[in-house]
Amino acid sequence: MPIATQDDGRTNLQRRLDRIDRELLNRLNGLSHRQDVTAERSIIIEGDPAASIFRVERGVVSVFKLLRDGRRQVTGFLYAGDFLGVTFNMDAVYGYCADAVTDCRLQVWPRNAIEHAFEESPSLRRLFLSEIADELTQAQDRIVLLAHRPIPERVASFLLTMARRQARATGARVETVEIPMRWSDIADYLGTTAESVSRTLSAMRDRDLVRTGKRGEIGILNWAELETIAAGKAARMSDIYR
Amino acid sequence: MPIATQDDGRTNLQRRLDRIDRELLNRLNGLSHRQDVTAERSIIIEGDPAASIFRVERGVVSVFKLLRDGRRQVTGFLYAGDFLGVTFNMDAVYGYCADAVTDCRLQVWPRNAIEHAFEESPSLRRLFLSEIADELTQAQDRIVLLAHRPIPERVASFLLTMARRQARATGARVETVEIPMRWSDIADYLGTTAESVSRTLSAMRDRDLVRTGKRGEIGILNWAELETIAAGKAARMSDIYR
DNA sequence: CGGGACGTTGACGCCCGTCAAGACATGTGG
DNA sequence: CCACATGTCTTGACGGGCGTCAACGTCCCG
Repeated sequence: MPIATQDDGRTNLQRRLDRIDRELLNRLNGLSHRQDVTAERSIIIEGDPAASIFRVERGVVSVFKLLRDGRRQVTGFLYAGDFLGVTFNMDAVYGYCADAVTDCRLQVWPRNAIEHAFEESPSLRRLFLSEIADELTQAQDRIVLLAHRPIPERVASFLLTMARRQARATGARVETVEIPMRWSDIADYLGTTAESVSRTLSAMRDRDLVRTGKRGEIGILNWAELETIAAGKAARMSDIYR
Repeated sequence: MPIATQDDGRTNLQRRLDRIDRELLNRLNGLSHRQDVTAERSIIIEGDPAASIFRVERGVVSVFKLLRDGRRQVTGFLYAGDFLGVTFNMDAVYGYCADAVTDCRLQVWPRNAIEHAFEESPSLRRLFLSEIADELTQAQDRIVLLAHRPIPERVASFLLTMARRQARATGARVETVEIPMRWSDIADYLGTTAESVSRTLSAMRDRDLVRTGKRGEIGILNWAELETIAAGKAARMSDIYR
């Protein structure tokens, strides 16, 4: 019985679009323009009219919701090829914020151009229906992760996710993962604090699971043990924090 | 800036379908049959082929995912009028389990009948696209609730949700809310334990916020204070647990 | 009446959020 | 090139919220 679907941080929607409808996108390329955003700048603000649809060409983007108490819940990190700002709400406003984590180059379409493509392509619509439902399933899996899983499990799972994504992007095995975002971004993604992220990584370093080199990258030393932790099979938390 | 959308436990999808496309459903009624399920029995098992689509006519249904460690994450409770088993995944398997909380009567369609209706009704498809996207937003709001909110806030918000739903169903004000599910069901819904639910309700009773009468119903005594707690404005948790 | 399921209450402990101070890196102006 | 400011990461100390275990009370149904 399959319980948790794989969460590699990219939605199936994004992947399928990237792969299947490339020729459609090529037709749409003429309608798009480029936009460069420097690190830390805002790309999308929740509640603003959803005038544009973006596609990351270069850099990393964080997507998040602002909470009442001023904290954030990061819902995902976007990389090259990922779409941003795709919303089907009737009121046509963005349902989340997005910031540039690093310097970014974005491909930008006017929203109505994309909507027009929906009208003329029934198969595209069907695809979206199916894939958004899939996204819903993944969101529910995230609920499980954040509601029930201890911090070390979340961090391990995050590291492996980043490593796997990078392995797929480069096509080679990775033993050093690029982590461009701040600890506080990761914490907001994992539903914890920057201190807890730091502590967990320190404990993993002390146990020779990872190696912390220069800022922005982390070496994976013990892949198997990290997967054990991510699967929630670590005997006790004290095994990690010692 | 609006942060959290209202979560009344029913999805917009379910509500809109119930309201707008009633005549379409009437056309489909001929293709449906009835099914009675006694309390505690399983209706849907995650991973099974999604052969049917259900609509609750009578009773209460809990929808949940099974976790690796044997616990459950309840994703929602369904009441009369709510749909169940609507999935758009290509592989056409259910992505969750569903049990009858009380004795239920269900309306059942073969899945392909519904799919055929999608083919002939573009507006229906568009509606689904929009509303599923809305569901996705709500799922993200639930992530925020479960990842960051203390237990009393979750319980208060659950009580008010139930009360409001019942008020809407009966059309009258409610001061006694029907709670047919077990504490452990509520706990699995709120991402906590049955003991914590019990403790929180006891504390609320001691502070004259609620009144616990006979099994299966709870009286709302101090609506305003409960809303304060649900909004996370209670000064301290010790104010609730004393 | 007895057994089983559910709810209540108490005791205990630990994970982790919070506060605070220090280490380290980066940038800026002199 | 150094002094200083600023932002981020690290590490420690502390305590509270809540999960866990256990015992008891209550209700229901055979």
